[in-house]
Order: sequence, then structure tokens, then C-alpha cells
Amino acid sequence: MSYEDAIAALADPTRRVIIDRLRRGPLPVGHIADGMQISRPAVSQHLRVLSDAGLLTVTPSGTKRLYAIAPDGVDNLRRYLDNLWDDALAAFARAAEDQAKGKSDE
Amino acid sequence: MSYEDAIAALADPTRRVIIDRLRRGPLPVGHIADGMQISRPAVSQHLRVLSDAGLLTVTPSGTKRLYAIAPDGVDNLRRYLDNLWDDALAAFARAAEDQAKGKSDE
DNA sequence: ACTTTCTGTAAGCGATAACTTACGGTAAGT
DNA sequence: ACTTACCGTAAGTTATCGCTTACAGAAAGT
Repeated sequence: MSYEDAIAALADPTRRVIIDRLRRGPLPVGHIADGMQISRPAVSQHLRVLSDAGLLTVTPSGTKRLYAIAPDGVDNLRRYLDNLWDDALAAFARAAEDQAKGKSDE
Repeated sequence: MSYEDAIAALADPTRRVIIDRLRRGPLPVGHIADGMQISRPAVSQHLRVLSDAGLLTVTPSGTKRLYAIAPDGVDNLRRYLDNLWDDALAAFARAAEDQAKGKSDE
């Protein structure tokens, strides 16, 4: 749910591959695992992590389970980075000013 | 340098604490480590990871070394998430449409 | 009812990551 | 020249993570 879990989930390359496969739309587990170099249970475990992080939603459809990217989860992380971006720019500008005035540090 | 390294670096809670301490401006290593519950060498190791990921810049100043957030590095990650956000929204809208038409999956 | 399909979970193993202490090295002050 | 302050790196340990195989369960078809 929190952006902390989301960024931890997206830190894994394999999970980003899974996310990439869901960019076009929802897919069942088997279809996601097809062509991947890891076992299907491994994919299931990754899907669990992504779901717990609020990045995916699940909708059962018969025996299949459709996974889809949850926009809200992505937005959480996006806002964190936007905030960090703003602060970084402000600090950068301030440091440039201070250096022009001759101050080096605190 | 790449957003992959950046997201892996920011996945660690301790490294996010370090980033938070640099939001107001550049700081030397000792000042960053003060008040933290891990040793100073541990902080140094984290700073190395963040630097390698392109999230920090280093400017030697006497015996001290000033670390600062690199806006470019943050922006890399920001763009990745903006892209993912766009795709997620489009896929979400398409899935809602498809469901309205009665299609369940592929 | 039985089989098939699709999926989640448990147990166990190997690799990696984060931490510690100890050491080395550079810049400034006396 | 010597000391002090500040910092990075090496070596070693412990915990966590990602993977595999094996098993269990639910839904649909025959």
C-alpha cells in the first residue's frame, strides 16, 4: 500500500519484466510466465509481492486469475519522487547560490 | 546511471533516510551519520551505492566530502514512473471498456 | 464423479546484501 | 614532522531474498 513497499517491489528486475508484460492490459498467471526463464510458482510469488505492494489488482475469472497494474499504486511512488525532485532542485539552486557567495558548507 | 540502479538504491530504507537528510542541501559524511543507528563506514557504503546509481554527487572540500542529491538521477527514475503511469492508465481504461462490452480476457 | 486446467503455498537451498570491526590514506592544524 | 580530523576500503558474519520441486485446492469440462 505504501510507497516504501512499492519501490522495494519494483527494485527487482524480474518483477519489472512482469510489470512490463502487464502494460498493455490484464493477463492470467500462465500467460505472464510463458517465455520467462523462471518457473511459474516463482512468477506467482512475484505477483504476490507486487500485489501486496499495491501495484497490482487481481480479478478471478473462472479458474484463471487476471492480474492488472493498479494505477493508484504507481501514483504513490510517483508522488514520492516528484516531491524528492522538487527538494533536490531547490537544494541544488541554493547550493549554487551559496557557492557564489563563498560559503562552502554548513 | 540507469534508472534500474536508482530504484535498487532507493529500495533500501536506510538509504532513503540518507536521501532525506540531504533534501535541504549538501552534507559531509560525518554529519550524515550523526544520530543514525548504524556505523559511519556503513553510511559510507550506502553513499557509494547512491553515488554509483547517479543519485548523489560528491565534492571534496578540505578533508571533508560533501554529498548532494543529483537532480538528474532522480529525474531518470521519475520519467520511468511517469511512463508506467501513462501505460497503466491507458490499460485501465481499455480494460474497463472491454468489460463493458463483455470481453473478459485475451 | 472424474479429469483437466489453472493457480497458490510450503519447505529447502544458494546467493546476495547490509552490517560490524579493523585498517589505511589524505588534508589541515600546531 | 607530528598529530588530529575525516573518510574510504577490506574481511568476515548474519539475515534476507529469489529460486526450485512438491503438494494442495478450486473451477470448468466430459
